[in-house]
This record gives sequence, structure tokens and C-alpha cells, in this order.
Amino acid sequence: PSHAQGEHANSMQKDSRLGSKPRTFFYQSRIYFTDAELIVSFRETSPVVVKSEPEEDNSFYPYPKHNKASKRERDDEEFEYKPKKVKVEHDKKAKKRKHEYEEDEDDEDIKPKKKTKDKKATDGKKTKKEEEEKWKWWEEERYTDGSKWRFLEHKGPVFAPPYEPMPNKVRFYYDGKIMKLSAAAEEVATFFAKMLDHEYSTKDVFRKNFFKDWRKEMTSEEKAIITDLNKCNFSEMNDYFKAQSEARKQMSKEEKKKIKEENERLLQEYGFCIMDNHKERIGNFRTEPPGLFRGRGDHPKMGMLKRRIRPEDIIINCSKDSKQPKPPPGSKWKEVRHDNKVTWLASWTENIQGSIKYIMLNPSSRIKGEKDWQKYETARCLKKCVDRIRTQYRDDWKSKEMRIRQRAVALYFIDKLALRAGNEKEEGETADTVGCCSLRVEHIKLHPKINDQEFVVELDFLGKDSIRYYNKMPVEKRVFKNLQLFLENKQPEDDLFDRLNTSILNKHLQELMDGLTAKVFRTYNASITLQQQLKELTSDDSIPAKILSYNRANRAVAILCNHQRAPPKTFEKSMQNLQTKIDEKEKQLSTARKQLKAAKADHKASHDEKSKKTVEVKRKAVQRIEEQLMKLQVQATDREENKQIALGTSKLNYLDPRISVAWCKKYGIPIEKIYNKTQREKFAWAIDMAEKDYEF
DNA sequence: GCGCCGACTTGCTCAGACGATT
DNA sequence: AATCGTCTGAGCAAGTCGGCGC
Repeated sequence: PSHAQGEHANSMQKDSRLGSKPRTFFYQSRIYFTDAELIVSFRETSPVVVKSEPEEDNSFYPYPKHNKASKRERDDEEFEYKPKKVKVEHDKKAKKRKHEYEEDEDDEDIKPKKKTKDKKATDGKKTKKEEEEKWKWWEEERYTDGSKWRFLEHKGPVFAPPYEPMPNKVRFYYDGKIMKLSAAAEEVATFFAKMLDHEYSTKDVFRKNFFKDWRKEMTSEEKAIITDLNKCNFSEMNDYFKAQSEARKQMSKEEKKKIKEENERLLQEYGFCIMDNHKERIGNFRTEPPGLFRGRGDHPKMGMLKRRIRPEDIIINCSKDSKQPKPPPGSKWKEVRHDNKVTWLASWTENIQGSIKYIMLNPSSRIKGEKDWQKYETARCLKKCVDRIRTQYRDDWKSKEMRIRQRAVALYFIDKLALRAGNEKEEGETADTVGCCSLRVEHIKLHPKINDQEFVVELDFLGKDSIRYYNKMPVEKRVFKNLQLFLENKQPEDDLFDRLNTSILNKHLQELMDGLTAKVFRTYNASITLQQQLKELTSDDSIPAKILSYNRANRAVAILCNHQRAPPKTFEKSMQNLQTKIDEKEKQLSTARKQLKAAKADHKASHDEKSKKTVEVKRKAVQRIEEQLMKLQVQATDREENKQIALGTSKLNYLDPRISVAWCKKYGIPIEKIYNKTQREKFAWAIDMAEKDYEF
């Protein structure tokens, strides 16, 4: 496309502010959100000032990629710098911590009985457990040979309970006539019966898939009779399940307690494993129960039967020298292997997509935590070279080669809009969703001029989980011209980037920075946005106001990453309730103010001590009510803004927890206000190591 | 270079636990 | 004690990405 090259060459000259001037990078609000909903405005996420940070642990991470360097090289490098540097960098802190730790230990050993508050404090087991909870894996060295563990012992998965046939009084009708189903057919029927109230049991694809799979479970007699799903009546089964769940709710305290205890027992027995001398929590220790597959969005396989998992389907992974888990009586494992290059404890192949499912550890485990930490270190690496990379892709917009231009424009989208990479998907196997590289012509509209803005790109597509991405934003002229070029002579269903896929893109990124892939941009942009928004938004105000600021910063990230949720069913009502409370509070306030005024007048008239005191009392009351009102208003704002935005995903997966920890420490906010228990467990490493001056 | 697969992360939803209120 | 609303974690689907074999 040499003509395009010429056309673009002139317009580029003005555009050389990169590098010299601080870069402004606009995250426009999605027009998907009205102004009222989106109060946070996105401003420059840059300029990014990259200071050299001698005190920072940049020499610690990232490790050379396991598969890129040879084993020997890796070992050499690591032994040179890692352990020593860590010790030096965190010296003061480490000492302090060690001291504290030892003190705690002493406390345990010497005067354990002093901890009378805790009934079990004297119990040896408990002491051990506490010790376990305190284990700071982040202060230890990591494996450098690509292995994930040395020792692994566990009890295997817990299986779904066997099918309990329906009581005889619960009947199934076909074409109005009672029909007793065989156990196998009945079980599958109950799966459908449980979903009767769901919208998708009315969907054609769902019904068709279900019926097809159900028929496979029927006896030949049943098959001969049951030929039309519309003639099936599952309502008694449905009623039965409703009654059951009602009964469960109505259970007495004792019964509930019993169930809880049983669950706890199961958790204690199967929910933990021993990995390298430490007891670690398993994330999911149960196999998935059988049921009907419900894909998200327009999934072609929805309604298909998800098979029951048997021990014969399970591959166990553990170390050779461990006590192997026993399969349930009368059954065998499919295989027992000893692969310490992977982290899973057990796996099976699922029958809908043929993909593998795993039993793995909890996010609080060392093995997940290390990986998570490393992820943020890679993103921090990107921070250091993002300017260079941005300069380069902007340069590439002028390339003579189509593939390079496409790569550069795609990367621009990934960077600016935080799009996902967009792998190709097998057609007809899953819902039709796309990411950046798989965008099609039909997903993009170009507006040379619209509402006073030039070069506006409109993106409208279904992304992961069939969540709609809709965004209209001005882009640089050069991007716009390139997009026009990519669209030439194409049909709506053609790929926008026909010379690009994720593999090409990631290979390119790998050359730009070690460990760089498309998703690192999401992590980087999310974390840097949080940090900047926190800087910008944090008010010099009360704690609730500060937390509102935090939530707004978090929200900015969620919007950037397009993390949405269905508005909670009770949203309108709960909003109304809150408003009622606010109204009441306002009335209270005006009453209190009147009283204060009256008291003042009284005091002015009498000038006695008593009236002076009354004034003070009333003044305090007004103040208190004002505070309460403010708190409620803040809550209302927060909730309204959050109506259809999901904060959880970004908090859990994209935001370097050290940013939040540092923010809490800086402003004296208790960490519990930001992270709940699970989150604190997951981010224990960050809570322990980040100081108030931490910079992402 | 491509298609496929394995391993692991990311993402949304909903039941039920939990805590506040009546 | 019952009821109500919110929060949390489990559950599991759906992505990303690297490696392998051809």
C-alpha cells in the first residue's frame, strides 16, 4: 500500500510529541455509561515518570523465563543476585519481622496459657496451625529449575454424591399420562426439572441439546415413547426440589449445625494437601457434579449433559514418596503420575468440550501467590519500557508492510483500550465472541467526523463471557487511516486484522520485553490507573470519603477493563431504602439545627452556665448527625455509581495489591476496609511487604 | 507456520452465610 | 425468632499463552 504510505507521511510530522513532552493518554468514558453513572473522569494515565529505583526490588524480578534460558544459565544468574539482594533490600524489615516472629513464638512456647481468650491456644495442634498461617513463603527462595514442588501429598478429590431416586409420589408425565422412568433417565430428567424456572430451559438450542442427550440415557422402551420434549411434564419434580430447598431453609439450628460440621470435617480431610513441608489449602477439592451444561451467551452446546465424574476418569498427581490417595472402595484411578513440573493435584477430561479440568491450590497458597507476584513484577517491567514500546508502535503505523501496520494498530487498541488478545476460536464449538486480534469488520465503524470530533472509531462486539464491549472514541488520524485501509474490500464477517493473530503479536511483544504478552498491558494499565486515580482522587477527608475515593479509583479500572455485572435484583429497592434513611436523617438534622438555634438564643438571653452547656450539647448533636448524613450520602453515591460495574475481578486479578496496601498505610485506613478475609489471605504477601511509599 | 492441547488465569453468577433490624 | 438485605465464596465457564508434532 505505497499510496497510503505517502498520504500518511505528511500528517505525521506534527505528531512528534512523544518522548519529549509528557504523554497524555486519554481514557474516554464509555458512552455506554451516562454521565451520572460515571462520575470518575479518566485523565492522563501518563506522564509516567520512570525513576531509577535503587531501593526497589527490580533486581529481584522478573526471573529469566524458565523456558528461554538454559538451566545452567538460569542457575548462574539467580545465584548471583537473587538471595543476597533480597536480604539486603529488605534487611531492616526482615530483621524486624524476624524479631516479631520470634517474639510470637516465645509467646507460644513459654506462656501459652496466657492466651486465655482462645480456648485452643494450649492445644499443640493449634500452635502448629498458627505457625502454618504465618509461613512467609515470599521470604524464601524459589525453584529455578522449572519444577513446582518437591513433595506433594493429598487425599484425592471428593466425588459428587450418588443419585438419589425420586420418591414414588413424585411423578413424571408424558403426554398427560404417568410414566415411571428408569433411574438413568430419571436422573437426567431431574437436571432439567431443576431448571424449569430459568429462561434458558425455554431456549430452542438448550431444549434440543438436552433432549438429544437425555434420549441417550433412556431405555429402548422409554426412547420409543418419549419422542417430544413438549409433551414432557416435569412440574412435580420441580415442585419437589422447591419444597426440598424450602425445607432446608426451615431446618432447625441443630440440623444446620450438623451439616456445617460435616462440611467442616470434609474440608479438614480433603481440603488440604502437603506441599513441600507446608499444609496448603486446596482451591476446589470436589469434582464437578453431573448436570446440564450452561455455556454463557449464545452457546451452541447449552443443555448438553455433563457426565458424572468417576474415579476411573481421574488422574492423580502427587510425589512418589508420598502416601498416595486411595480411590473409593471398588474403584481405581485412571492414572497416578508424579509430575512436579505442574501444579495440579488431580485432573479429568470433561465431556462437553473435551477440555481438562483440574484440582488446584487456593490463591493463598505459595504456588499461586508466587505466580501472582511475578505477574505484577512483569507489569512493572512494562512500566519501565512502555514509552519505548509506544513510540515503536506509533512508528509502525507508517510501515510499508501491512502485517506490521496491523500489528501496531492492534497493539494500540490493546494498550489504549485494554482489549484482550483475542485468540481464534473454533466455529460452532463456543459462543461467537472476539478479542482484539479476532475483531471482524462488522465490529467496527469509522466516523471521519461526528459531533465535532474527528476520526472517531466505534467498537461494538461481544467479548469474553459474551459481555458487550461498546465504545466510541477518537483516535489519531494515522490509526484512523490505517483502519480504513484494513477495511478496504472486505465483507462484514472478514477479519479486521487479517495478517495478524495472537501468536504473531505475542512473539513480537516477547522481542520487545522479556515476558511481555498482550495481557500484561491489561495488568499494567489497570494497576497504573489505580495508582494515578488514587493520587488524584484521595481527598483530605474522613475515612468513609477516602474509601469512596478508593472505590472510585477501583471503578475507573473496572470500566477500563469492561468488567460488568447484571444490576443486582434488589438494587432499586435497596437504593430506595437508603434514600429513605437519608431523608430521615435530613429531617433529624434540621430539627437538631433548630434546637441548636433555640439554645443559642436562650443562652444569649440568660447568659447562664446551664444554657451554655445546652448549646454545646446541641452543637455536638448537629455535628454527629451531619457526619451520619454524610456517611449515608457517600454510601448512596458509591452504590449508584456501582450499579452495573463489577469491582471484584479487577481487584482480584489486575490491581497490584501493594498499591492498595501502600495507600492504606499512607492514609491510616485499616486494610479490612479494602480487603475482606479471603482477599487478605490471597494478598498476604503484599500486606506484609508493601510500605506506604510503595510505587508500582 | 499451523492446529491442537495442556496448564493456568480470568470472569461472572448465584446460593447461602451472615449480620442487622424488627 | 423471624425477616430482610448484603456479602462472600463456590462453582465452573471461558479466556490466554506456550509447547509440541507435523
